[in-house]
Amino acid sequence: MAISSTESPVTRRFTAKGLATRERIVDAASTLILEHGVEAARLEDIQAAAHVSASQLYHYFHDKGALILAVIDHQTALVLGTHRPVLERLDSFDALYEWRDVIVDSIESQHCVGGCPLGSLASGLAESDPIARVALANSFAEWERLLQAGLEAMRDHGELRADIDAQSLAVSILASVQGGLLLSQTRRDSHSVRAAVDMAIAYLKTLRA
Amino acid sequence: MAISSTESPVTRRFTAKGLATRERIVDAASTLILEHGVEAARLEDIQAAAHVSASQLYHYFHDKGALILAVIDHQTALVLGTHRPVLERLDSFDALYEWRDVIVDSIESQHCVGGCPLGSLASGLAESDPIARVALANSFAEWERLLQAGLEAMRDHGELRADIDAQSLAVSILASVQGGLLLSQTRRDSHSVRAAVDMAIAYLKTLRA
DNA sequence: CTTCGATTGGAGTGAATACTACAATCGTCG
DNA sequence: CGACGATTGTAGTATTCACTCCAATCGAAG
Repeated sequence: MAISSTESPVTRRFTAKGLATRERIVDAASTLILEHGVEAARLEDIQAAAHVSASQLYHYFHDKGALILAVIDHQTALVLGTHRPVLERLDSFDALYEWRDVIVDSIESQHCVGGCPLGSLASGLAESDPIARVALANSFAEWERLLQAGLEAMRDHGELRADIDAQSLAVSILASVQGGLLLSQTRRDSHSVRAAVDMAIAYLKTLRA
Repeated sequence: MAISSTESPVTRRFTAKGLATRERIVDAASTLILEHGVEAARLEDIQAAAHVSASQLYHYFHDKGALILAVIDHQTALVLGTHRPVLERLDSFDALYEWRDVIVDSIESQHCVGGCPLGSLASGLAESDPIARVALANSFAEWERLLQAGLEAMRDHGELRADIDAQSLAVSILASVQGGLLLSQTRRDSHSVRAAVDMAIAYLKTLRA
């Protein structure tokens, strides 16, 4: 743990079949890490779940740290891919509540197991893998940017006051989401996230134009 | 991991010297777990930090899971011990900001390493140790109760409206704290917690009587 | 078809680490 | 003092797990 290269160009030296295998490994690793935690996910189980041998895993990833970085990229793409279309259409409070529902539905669909993929990875890796920590900080920053842009859109739409601090609000709302998901994960009950996000939205309502 | 007994009566069959050794072990384990994460904390390092041998560690704890439960108890007592006196004197918004400062100062004093002791433990153990997960859920519940009582005191003091939902507010504010601390830990920058808690307090201000 | 790199299989290794066995010593209480 | 349990030290063991080796096979390009 706590190592691995930069691993920039993923699509290099691999055939289509190879890339499919690589993807299978990342998928399996993502699922197992979400279900059992970063450190508790054993490479052997990932191999079994992905139906690959050890040599394949090490053919596509230099070590476990590199695989984890790939999982971070994968989960970041998944999470942002889910939230981006919703946040890019933020023009009303109804849209905001739809966004909340996306979050609540998502954790309920997995019975509150795993919490937020990015939040769990961040908490599990922040003190043991500096590279992963920075990668996750970037993921959060991007998520925050989407949120901020959405709030600015609502402001420009006349739904929020002109003098709002969209950046601080975005940080704070993301914190509500992350904290709510952590509490829900710990309690195995989605009420906490729902309440947390609802409070954040209720606050935004006090900032209406 | 993921086992261990109920371990109710701590003060049983141990002399004062033994209890001191036990405490030394729990202290060392708490620090190392906070600094490196739950899973990354090795028993050997804990032994060295506490200046005890393996046999001593296993004399006082059945296994690593039992030690972790003791760490949870210890950190819960520390956190609640810090917050209780502040939250029990909540009678104004100034007091609320003092509480925020306690949180921000605390994470800044450790340069944002480790985040919230309870939050990190919860995230690291929720999917691998059911007993620990429940213990941490109880810790959060107690923390929430303190917060709720404080809000009710402010309400009774005429600082907040009579119709506030103190329970939902307490959950949401705790979520802001936890999420803010996670973001600050990931970014190594206390701005996130501060913004998150400030937003929660700003919302409370809109609920003034 | 041939070639050569990409891909895969399977068995294995070494290090890390949770946990144990057993005996020595301390210290408390009669 | 004497006894007996609490405490501690040393030296392990057993197992897990990340990672490696080497050869076999696939498959695309010429």
